[in-house]
Amino acid sequence: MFTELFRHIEEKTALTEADKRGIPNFFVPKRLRKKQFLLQEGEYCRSLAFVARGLLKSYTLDGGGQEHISLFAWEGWWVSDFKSFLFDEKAILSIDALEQSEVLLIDRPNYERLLVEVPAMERYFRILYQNSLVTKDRRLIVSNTYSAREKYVQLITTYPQIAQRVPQHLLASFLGLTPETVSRIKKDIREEA
Amino acid sequence: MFTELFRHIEEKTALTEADKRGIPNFFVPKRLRKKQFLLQEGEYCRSLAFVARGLLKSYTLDGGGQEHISLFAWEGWWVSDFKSFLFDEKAILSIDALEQSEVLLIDRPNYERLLVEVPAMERYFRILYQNSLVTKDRRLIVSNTYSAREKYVQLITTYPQIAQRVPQHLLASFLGLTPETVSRIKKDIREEA
DNA sequence: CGTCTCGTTGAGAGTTTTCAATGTAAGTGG
DNA sequence: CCACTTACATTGAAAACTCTCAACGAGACG
Repeated sequence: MFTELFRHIEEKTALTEADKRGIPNFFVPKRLRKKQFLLQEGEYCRSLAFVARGLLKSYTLDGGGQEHISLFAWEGWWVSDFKSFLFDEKAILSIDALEQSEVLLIDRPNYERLLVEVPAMERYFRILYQNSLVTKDRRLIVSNTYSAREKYVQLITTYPQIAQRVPQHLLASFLGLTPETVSRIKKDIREEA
Repeated sequence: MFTELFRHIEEKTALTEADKRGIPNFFVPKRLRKKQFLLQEGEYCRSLAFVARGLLKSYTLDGGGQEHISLFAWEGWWVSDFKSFLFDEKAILSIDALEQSEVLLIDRPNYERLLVEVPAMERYFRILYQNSLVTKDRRLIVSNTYSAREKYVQLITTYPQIAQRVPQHLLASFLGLTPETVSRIKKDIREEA
């Protein structure tokens, strides 16, 4: 279970053998079946989750009960309602499993201890968040300036695997579009070729 | 010049006196006049900038030469083309001053040295980025799920000061809307009251 | 003044959504 | 294994929202 995590960390910063022995003690593994919730809107988010295997989605629900997906998290991604986790607020995000998944959970006390006791992890998270910011910045630009079609094209060229793993109407939700619009975009692209 | 920076850091983590003596050596102060560029699209972004005083905007230019503002940075904010800064790519962002401003610049070698030599700064940036992620996540949700009007209302309730400091057409650009749309939204709100 | 920047308003166009119907594939219980 | 339900994708037509283009007005600044 921790192989994936160590791999991910060591892409960013070096770990000693002592680090590797210590780190697992801060986490609790958890298996999720398809459709099982990791977090539900209104709860307090008590942990960060590292996805060791599988695929989850995090999303908000609007007035009409519609899902708006903010993130797909597969192997190597972290997922959580950060605001709820960090500031002890009620979660506005729900998170559930699209595939059978295995996650590593770390709660707030362990997270804070880990950061202090294992400096490599402070560094890891700094780099992780730093890179995430780059990605989110880009997504924000795309979201504010691209047409529906450009958004769709950008997504499938950035993550070509995603269409194989995620049904189209969930991609639509992620892009802030309706399923119908995505269907029509695909059709337009098809007919041009 | 460093008062503002220290205040900002100490909101997040403690600094020793030695830290405070050392930190300024990593930075170079710079004054910017109104409309002066800090970074122009296509250049390589060589530094992170901490805004000690003033107000800058960072933005992309689309095909038609239109600005799309991604960030307003006033006192206490960091601004940069992160992707360019971190990965030595050409910047897609331009950054210029809306008001006469004073910024503290740190280049890549100093940034990396600072993180290693002053652990409090590794921690500071981890927390800074962590909080920024919370904000960006929220902005992404707003951008994908809210109507033009809801976006505008959300912005001015989150940052009530912003309308005093930033002309309306720049708020529009920040929200991914046209100036006309924002003008009409304001009118609608006015007429309801 | 004259110019430039900024905001407002109107009319028409374009894009995306909504609503509704249909088709198809996949999973489930009998 | 079939019948049934559910989930997912496609298509059309009309509605809604936001943008574009154009004109006008007000204020700031040299």
